[in-house]
Amino acid sequence: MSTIVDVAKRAGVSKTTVSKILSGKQNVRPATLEKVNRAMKELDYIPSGPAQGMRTGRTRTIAVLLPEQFNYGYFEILHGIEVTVEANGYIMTVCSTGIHAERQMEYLREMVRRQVDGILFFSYNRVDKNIRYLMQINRKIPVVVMDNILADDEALSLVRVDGKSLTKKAAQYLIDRGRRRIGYIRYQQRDAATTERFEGYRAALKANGIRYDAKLVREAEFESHITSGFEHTRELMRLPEPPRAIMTATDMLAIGALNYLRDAKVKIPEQVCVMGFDDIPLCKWLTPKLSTISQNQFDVGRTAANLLFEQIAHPETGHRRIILPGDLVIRDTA
Amino acid sequence: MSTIVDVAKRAGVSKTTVSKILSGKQNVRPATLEKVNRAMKELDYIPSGPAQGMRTGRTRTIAVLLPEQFNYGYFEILHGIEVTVEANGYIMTVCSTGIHAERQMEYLREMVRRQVDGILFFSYNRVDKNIRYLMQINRKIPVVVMDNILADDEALSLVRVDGKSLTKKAAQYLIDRGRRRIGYIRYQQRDAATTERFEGYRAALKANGIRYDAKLVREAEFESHITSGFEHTRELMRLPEPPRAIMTATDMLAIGALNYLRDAKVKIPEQVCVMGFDDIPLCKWLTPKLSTISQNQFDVGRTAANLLFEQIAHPETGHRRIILPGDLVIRDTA
DNA sequence: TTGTAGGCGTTATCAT
DNA sequence: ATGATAACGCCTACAA
Repeated sequence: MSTIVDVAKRAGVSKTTVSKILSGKQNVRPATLEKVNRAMKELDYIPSGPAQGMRTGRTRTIAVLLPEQFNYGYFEILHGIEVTVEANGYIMTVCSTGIHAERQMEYLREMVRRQVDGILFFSYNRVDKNIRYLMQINRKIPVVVMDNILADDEALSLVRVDGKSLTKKAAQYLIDRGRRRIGYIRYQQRDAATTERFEGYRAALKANGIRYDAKLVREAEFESHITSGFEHTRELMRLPEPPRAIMTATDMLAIGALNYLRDAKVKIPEQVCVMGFDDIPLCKWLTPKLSTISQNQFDVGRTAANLLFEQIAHPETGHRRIILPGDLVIRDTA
Repeated sequence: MSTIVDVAKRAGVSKTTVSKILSGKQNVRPATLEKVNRAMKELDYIPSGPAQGMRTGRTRTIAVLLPEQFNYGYFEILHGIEVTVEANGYIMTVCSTGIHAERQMEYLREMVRRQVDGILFFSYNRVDKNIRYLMQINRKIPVVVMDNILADDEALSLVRVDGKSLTKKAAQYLIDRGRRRIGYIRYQQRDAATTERFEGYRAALKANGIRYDAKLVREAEFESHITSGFEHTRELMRLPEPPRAIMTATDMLAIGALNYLRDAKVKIPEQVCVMGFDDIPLCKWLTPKLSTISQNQFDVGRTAANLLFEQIAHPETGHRRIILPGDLVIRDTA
């Protein structure tokens, strides 16, 4: 590999001049520019990223930390992020921290080591220690948290949807249509975002004077969304008095529910309504088409990434919180 | 941020000693080790990745280049890659080159600039110039190509499935069940992998003495897989003599086909069989469950990543080609 | 407009 | 077992 010195020699100038041209030519004679460009081309010169990074402190890289390994639930978010990252001429690293606090911390440190210019932190669970570490990092490297719950005095940028009021709205919709016995499938892991959704469910019951029945609430595992949704729906339907509607914390769980109900020849929505959450693009291609709560994940990703780049460009402006709107999308299952 | 010098000062040793400890302690007195470790902890010292990268030439990063933006079709592959990357203590950058030759080239150069330790190149289309550039890069940085066609003398590692013979096998299956009029939905873009699949379709027809009918072949767009599958199925079914089976180049197209047939109240598989390609995890959760050609994408990703790490560890061993097995998965649509 | 010189934080060579 | 010193490739005052 040739270096900036090789180029300089070949062009018959100093490395300073070459460097200037590299970082947006200013005050360079056209003739010099031409000479240097030719030399670069001839040597097929490519600057060294690490060397530039070391010198400038910037790497034109952002880190995206995901709560679990790639699955259908993330693609829209990633897509939104990717589009924005590319538009800004950046590159992104993607990795899954899992839900273990220790691993999250490790990856965070790794990203500091790599001197990424910004971090998009996406996690289901809220670990106080890690939030504190994020705040510490944030003094040097902009951080945007996605889909999590932060206290008002935690000075971090945040993008999320209002899962509670959206879920409440959806439950109200079902209740208005006469379904007072509503099952709910959430996750074992008491993560911030889906716990909030669950609270919306409870709030709706309360507002309508419906007694909360713990038997109607099931807890699925993260590792096998669809299968888990399938199995917990089976348990719900085997209840002496099965629910007339099933709400789930995510669309993935609802896909499992739909599959069980189909196999069990349950009529949807006549016998049982199903209501997902997320509105992943697949919903409208399922049979029957899934009614769900839309949170426009593409927008979540894009908004978070935009916010991050804003902070990279203007670190002096403080953190911001953005609550994205969402809506009910009624299709064939409710 | 504290540097290695700060640590050395605080521990009362030279930076050489600290550096030694950083890179796997060898010949260090326990007392010294202890002192240095304490100093590191107290200063919350994190080494500078760019500085290490500049010095060593290695970045513990691999680049994954994807042919298009994130969608359902990739997540299994990415998952397979991710698991392997993590097991090797690496980080990966992910980006979508699109199908434009120029952009592929740009990203490739960007990865050279960043001095990644390896490149996983995934692309539908075969651009001779870019393949040549990959071979040039490969002299310095290991490259593994995924799902593409390479000439025998192109010295690059490759992982793919045998799309031609698998598709031929699937078509034979349909023909054996009396379906001689078979539609095929491929892509406009004449990319290597799906063109090969199409050839399998033609080979099966030929082997069975069935005349090739161009009207039964449709060309979809990359940008809207499902929608495209929907629309082209409609066109096929509007033919004076519609097909009795529809094969598609990918499962995503088949999902669209399924949706059109459902809306049009066509009985599957009695009236029309549908056969996808890929076996994305979703297939078994669709209604009806999609019959398809399995290529175990998780394995493709994992195998490619493993091969890459092998080459990173032993650059002297030459390139390798791995053709992964696949199989017919008969479910409800054929 | 261009060149000189120093330093970014680390590893590696060679002494001690 | 530890330390002094010289790179690595680039950017950036400052000087010319």
